[in-house]
Amino acid sequence: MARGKIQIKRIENATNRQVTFSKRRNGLFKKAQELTVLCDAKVSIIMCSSTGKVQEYVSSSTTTKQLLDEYQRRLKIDLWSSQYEKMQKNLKNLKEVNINLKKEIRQRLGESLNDLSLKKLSDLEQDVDNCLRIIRERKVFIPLPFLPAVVMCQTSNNYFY
Amino acid sequence: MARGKIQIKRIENATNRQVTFSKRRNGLFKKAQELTVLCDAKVSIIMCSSTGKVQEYVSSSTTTKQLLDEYQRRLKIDLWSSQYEKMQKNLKNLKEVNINLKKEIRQRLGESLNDLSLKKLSDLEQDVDNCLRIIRERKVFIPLPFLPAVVMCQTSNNYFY
DNA sequence: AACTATTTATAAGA
DNA sequence: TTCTTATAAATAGTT
Repeated sequence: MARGKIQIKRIENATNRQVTFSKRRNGLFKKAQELTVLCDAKVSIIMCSSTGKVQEYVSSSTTTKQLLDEYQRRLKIDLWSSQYEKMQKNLKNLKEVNINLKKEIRQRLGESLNDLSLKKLSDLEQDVDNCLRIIRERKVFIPLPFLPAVVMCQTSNNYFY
Repeated sequence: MARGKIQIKRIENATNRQVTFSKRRNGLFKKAQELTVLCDAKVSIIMCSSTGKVQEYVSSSTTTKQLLDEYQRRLKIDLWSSQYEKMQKNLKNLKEVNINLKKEIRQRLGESLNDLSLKKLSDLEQDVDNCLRIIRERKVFIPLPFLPAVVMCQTSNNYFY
């Protein structure tokens, strides 16, 4: 573009390439900053040179993260969803499990019984009946204040010791 | 830069601003593409105009996501860690809820009663007793196969119709 | 890093 | 929006 036209193709000489990179990077950042001011726009430039160095520009009115968040919001994309997919599945799964557990608890409170078959209802009845018996057996031991757990297990085998 | 020098400050006329944005955006993208080829670099440009439109350029050798991943890797930063942390907290919370729900169910099965006070045990007894009554009432209606729910409400008022 | 001849970008106008 | 063109700005090659 000066002292002779150049072809737009990879500069083979590494030194020249580095020099041109440096000059043109500055030019690009300057243009980005002018665009930011003149047009009230927000610009983020990220570049990796062939040597692996990272350079970035971002309009002074914002941050790279802010602008990338806006970019994703406006395009309705989520570039990192795949990274979090496993966790999101995990979350979704756990939410479902918890909903089912809550439903089971409601059934053990006598609610949401509509969708239970006779068989399931009978099983539930047996569970609840059994539980009631255990609770009543247990209540016998409770009136003693601060009764240590050890005593309550006196009739069982010594598995817990 | 032509037909007269301009000051680098916000263009107040909206039409002029839009025209200038369009021209300079093309110029910036062209420069970015030349830099990409000449210097074997990878460039990502993301911009939001003041009207909220998103424009982007990315070197043909890569994608915006790839380049942003490399950017974060090289700078050893993680722009979205906070999002990830939020998710982890959420997950931790759900796990706790899950454990408590399971414990409650165990208690309603007559297990894990050790750490219940007499008061709580009595409350539980009442719940379970109540539930048993509801289940037994309900069982009366069940033997008829495919009994519609409507019939089960026959003694209530006509709120459901 | 500085210089400068030349190319390129672009502001204003059509 | 696109084209034109005078002029400003960028930069390739050189020092």
